[in-house]
Amino acid sequence: MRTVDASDAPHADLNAQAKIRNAAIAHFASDGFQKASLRAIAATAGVSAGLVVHHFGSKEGLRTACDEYVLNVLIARARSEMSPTGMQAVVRDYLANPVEYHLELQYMARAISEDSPSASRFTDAMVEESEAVIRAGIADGSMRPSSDPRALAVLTAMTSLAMLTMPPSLARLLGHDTFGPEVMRRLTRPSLELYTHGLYTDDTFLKAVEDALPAQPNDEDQTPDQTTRTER
Amino acid sequence: MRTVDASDAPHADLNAQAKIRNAAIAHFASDGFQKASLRAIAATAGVSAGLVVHHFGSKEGLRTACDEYVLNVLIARARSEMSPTGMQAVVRDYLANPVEYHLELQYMARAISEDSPSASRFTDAMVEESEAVIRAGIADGSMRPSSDPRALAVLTAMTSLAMLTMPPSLARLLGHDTFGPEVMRRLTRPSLELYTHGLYTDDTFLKAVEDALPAQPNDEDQTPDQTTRTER
DNA sequence: GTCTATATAATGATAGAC
DNA sequence: GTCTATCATTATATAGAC
Repeated sequence: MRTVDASDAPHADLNAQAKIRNAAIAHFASDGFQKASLRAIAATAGVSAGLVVHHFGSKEGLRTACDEYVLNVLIARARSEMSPTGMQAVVRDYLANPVEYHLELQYMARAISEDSPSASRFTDAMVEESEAVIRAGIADGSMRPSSDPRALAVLTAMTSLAMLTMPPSLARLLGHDTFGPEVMRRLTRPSLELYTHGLYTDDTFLKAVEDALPAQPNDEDQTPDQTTRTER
Repeated sequence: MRTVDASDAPHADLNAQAKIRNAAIAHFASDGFQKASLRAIAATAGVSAGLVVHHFGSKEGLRTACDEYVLNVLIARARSEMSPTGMQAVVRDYLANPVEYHLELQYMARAISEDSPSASRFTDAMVEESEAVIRAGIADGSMRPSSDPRALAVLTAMTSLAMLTMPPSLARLLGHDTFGPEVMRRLTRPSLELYTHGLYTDDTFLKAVEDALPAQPNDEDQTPDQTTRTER
């Protein structure tokens, strides 16, 4: 059962180390860390199983290397063109170049749901960017004031990432066979509608929750511990 | 490394089959299907590894039994008190009884991201309910009209479920050590604010996307295949 | 650098005693 | 129904030849 033979064609003239890394990213992304075996990765890379260990020390070492690599790729792209709301950043750029992005995002989604160590650096960066964008948007009036900008940033950034954790379900629920740009496109408009108009026509639900959770002041900038907006 | 010893105390007077099932649910939920071993599950249940196989035939059989059980529990509860927007259903009820719900939702989130067969029945049910609620809300004027109610239902229902896939990240990002009611509570208000007011103050982004994706009519009830609103 | 061969451990599953 | 003992398979990782 080979599931990872698409888009690992760029086998051209890479050295073994890079071929192994790319193969590993594909396998980890589609099978998860546990299920992916060194043998299968080596086979995809066209090398022996022993060579994988020789280069990366252990399976865990290989994972670390992949984490690092994907992290750098994604952060670099995210930094270059940053549009509002993590959501937007991901979705919009994904719609522009669906193929290149797909594998890395799939990998990172898997890493996050497995709580892999360096995945947290990625979510940190995403949320940090989102928070900055949200605060800026609020300041310049393009976004509505929020009772808790930090939590809003976490909410928007993480939901968009979380969606990438369940592509097969999303595809099937929308009547497609496989997940891809089509499905993303179908979800984009409702998402944007939600973000510009909301869902409810009045604020009864919001009021109800505000009454039920009175103990939380939640004024601007009351983020508790070291919820610091660090270096940028 | 035992990570599943909390809340599997209800070992009281259950028969072995039930003890094994409960232990398996805990392990599958926190470790994933692959990583969870029959031996570890048996140990948590306080029985031998052989007995697990004797009762459930195989590890896959055990997974199926767990899927079925959790599915029934969750569907039953969701049916009883259905509030608007999958999101609301989950979040609100979760805030009411955080402990009982936690394990089952965690399990189901894992099942969905692993695309386990019976998880699709759960997502189908969730989305179906959401779509019905949304269409009803639109009809009675409590919710805004949508260009694609089905996609909106998928979006809202699945994002709320997807969030459950990454509790550790959510907790850390909000400055907590562990995920729990505190974190959920912190996310509730921004989420409700988003759902009642939206995020943007004007519709430039929405217009931009609508111009970029002109090929999609997306009028009411244009759901393509068998996107049927089945029995309820 | 890359391979083959092998050591070692853990897993899912079977067989049979009680 | 429940256990112990064991098998067969597969996994990661090592050792050493080329």
